[in-house]
Amino acid sequence: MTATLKKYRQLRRDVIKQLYLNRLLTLPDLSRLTAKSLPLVTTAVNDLLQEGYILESGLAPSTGGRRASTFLLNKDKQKYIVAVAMDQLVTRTAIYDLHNNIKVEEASFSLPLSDDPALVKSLVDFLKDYILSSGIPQEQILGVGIGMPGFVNAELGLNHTFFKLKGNVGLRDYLSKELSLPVMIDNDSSLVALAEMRFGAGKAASDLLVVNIGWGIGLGMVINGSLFRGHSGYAGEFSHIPISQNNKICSCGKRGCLEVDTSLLVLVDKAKAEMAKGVSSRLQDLFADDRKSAGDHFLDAAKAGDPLAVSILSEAGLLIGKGIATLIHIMNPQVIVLGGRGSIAGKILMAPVQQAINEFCIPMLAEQTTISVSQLGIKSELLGAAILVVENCQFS
Amino acid sequence: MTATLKKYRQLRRDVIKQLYLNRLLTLPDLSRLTAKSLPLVTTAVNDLLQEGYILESGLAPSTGGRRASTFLLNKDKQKYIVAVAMDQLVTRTAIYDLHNNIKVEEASFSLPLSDDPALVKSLVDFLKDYILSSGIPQEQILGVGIGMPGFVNAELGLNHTFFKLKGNVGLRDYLSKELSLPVMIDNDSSLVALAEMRFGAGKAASDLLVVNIGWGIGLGMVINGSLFRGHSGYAGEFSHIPISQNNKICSCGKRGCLEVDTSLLVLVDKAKAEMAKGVSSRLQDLFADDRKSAGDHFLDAAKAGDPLAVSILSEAGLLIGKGIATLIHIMNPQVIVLGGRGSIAGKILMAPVQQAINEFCIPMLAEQTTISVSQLGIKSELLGAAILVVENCQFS
DNA sequence: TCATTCTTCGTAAATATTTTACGAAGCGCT
DNA sequence: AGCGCTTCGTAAAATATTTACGAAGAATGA
Repeated sequence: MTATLKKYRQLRRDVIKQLYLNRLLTLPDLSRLTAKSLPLVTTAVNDLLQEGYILESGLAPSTGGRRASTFLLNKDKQKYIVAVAMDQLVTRTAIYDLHNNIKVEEASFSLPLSDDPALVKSLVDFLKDYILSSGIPQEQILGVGIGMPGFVNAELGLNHTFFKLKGNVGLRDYLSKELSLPVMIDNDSSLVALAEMRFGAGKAASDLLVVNIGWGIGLGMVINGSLFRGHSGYAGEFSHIPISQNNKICSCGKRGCLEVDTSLLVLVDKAKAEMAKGVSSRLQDLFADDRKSAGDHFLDAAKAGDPLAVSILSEAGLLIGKGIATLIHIMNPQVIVLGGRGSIAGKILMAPVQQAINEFCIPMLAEQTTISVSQLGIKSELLGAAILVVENCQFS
Repeated sequence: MTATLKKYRQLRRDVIKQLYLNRLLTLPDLSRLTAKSLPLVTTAVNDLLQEGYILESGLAPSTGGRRASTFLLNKDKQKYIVAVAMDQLVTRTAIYDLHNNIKVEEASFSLPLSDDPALVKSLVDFLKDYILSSGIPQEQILGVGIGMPGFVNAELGLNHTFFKLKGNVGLRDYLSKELSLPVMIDNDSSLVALAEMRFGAGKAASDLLVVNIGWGIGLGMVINGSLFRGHSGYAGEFSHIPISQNNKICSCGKRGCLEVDTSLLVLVDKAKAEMAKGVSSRLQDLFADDRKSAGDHFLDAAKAGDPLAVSILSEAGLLIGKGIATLIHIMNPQVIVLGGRGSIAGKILMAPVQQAINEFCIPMLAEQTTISVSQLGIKSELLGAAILVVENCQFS
């Protein structure tokens, strides 16, 4: 009785999850997607209909026989998700509904990550305030999803790099208690990959790698249709693979890391050094405007075709491409997406990446992998955080 | 009825497979391992008992309550597997029983891989002869498992590098027809990983990488407890990741491949060059003996502590270690095994590999991964070929 | 235009599987 | 030895899947 109920609740959650991911589905669709029999799914759908979670929405277009009824989530049964995306400097938030629309506009908050124990307090205060001022009642919030840099163990809800807490308390559980809401945390790049897998370039792919170009170069991996996080949750440390010829010491303490030549901070420094040598660029003016970070200005300039930014970015692209060639040899992925913040300048990056692949990849392998630029762009991390909640929350 | 029978046959196969892998199991064990209910497994086991496929073997040691009956495969119901392991030069075969004992001694056969269309014919003739002269009746042979270099698509039974056939015939299907036996083919490194996963160093691990040190450096990957072959079956092309500083052109046509500095052939050449310069080594004598390949002589000498071989191997080990550091950053595996032919000299390799990891890995990541030398050694490829058959064959 | 044939949907009945309940078997402690 | 506790494995009950089939509709062709 109890085990059965548990299974049935799981099925209901799966149905809602699939409707969240696919918007409009028929009973046979749901049966296939949840791997449950049609009669069982039918019962679950009928229950959900009666409770008002979902709505019937006419008949599906014919596929050659009797037309199937379609179902979608009921907008009136309002449920929302708090999505949080953190980077080294800034934390962004948004509140989504179950149709992936933004319910409460994005807010951002300067929160430079460090070892400071007071950091957690600032985060909690900001989130409390953000949720409160949204005016959405607690019971309509499904949960809070957070993407963050560092070594994150999503399963245990720990971040081994930032937000270390005293005692044996994990970050997730602490936040959950403080906010009185379910909280899920994950690595930023994993969430970018999750978003690309569900709603982006990797929608059709079961093996997908997302290169998350931000302050560092992250990597989110989808293997066999699910996120791969490695044995202890630290897979995808692409930034620090030994590949650069540069002798500079990386922030991680090693030499030769990919990051040393490709981090946005380094690219900005390179641009500044060139300008100091007298090279002229629109970056000179842009960097003066501190409403946006220098890195974002750099990406904007590259996108707009500024020769200095383009040339520096292209050089980095070659090395990123060499790293991607390594990935292709090891993983033989179906799709690689250039995603995250840097996808703004994705078109500029594509050329050198492709060039590096031509130079360093066995053609037979290279032609098995499609490389594309993310359409989701910088939204992907927030979206991924929202998906994380929907896929793991309990609903009713 | 038909779908039910299919499921039931699958369960019987799973039971046999688990008994093959674990030798002695109880009903609750089997229920857990096959993810089927105890009553169902009990019925299947009773049927298999009655048909003589398995035997009851007393009670299991107590775990605090009533002792469970144990079951094992019946040796008298004789079934055998033909295992074939190919490398660039030599093809080895052995016949195993379901207890992993070698029933028919290993045979080897010089078959240098090339584009020659006559190659398939030679292979077929050799296998036919080997099977015939073993004296084992056709119906007692479960199938033929073959591990081979090249771009192998195990699912479709194709090798895109060697043994290309005219028309639309795949290698596996062709061999199967010629030998009148089920045939399964896979990449050599995948099978080495399969063997390590089932009976070797990775028995307890669900995320396992096996670096197959042979004429090139292969990589077999186990992710979430099953072999990962990539989108088109070509994952693990570790040999050709761009990592070497060496400017020599690789056999694949690119520069910078790991293989350029680490292939056994290259190491042998380096040793010869050193000796030509007057360095003395026992290799001088060994290379003259052509009963074994120069590569094997080289590994033997290294194992025996020959300074020239050790120094050349150590140098290669550093680069392999750098490659392994890359793998650790990307995959965060639980276990990495140094396996295949080169594991004979595994102890010699461990030191430089560990050194490279210290130099190129973030400590936090490095400490999550255990690196060990294969105990199975060169047997692993044949064993893997046998496992491939047992795990995929139809039995009765 | 309309009947015929085909395909797919979704429910009802039949079949299979899992869950739960329970007696049997056995350890370990007093 | 007796009692409490745990695990095994079967029988009965509950649940899920498969199969069968009528209904709904599309495609075809007279």
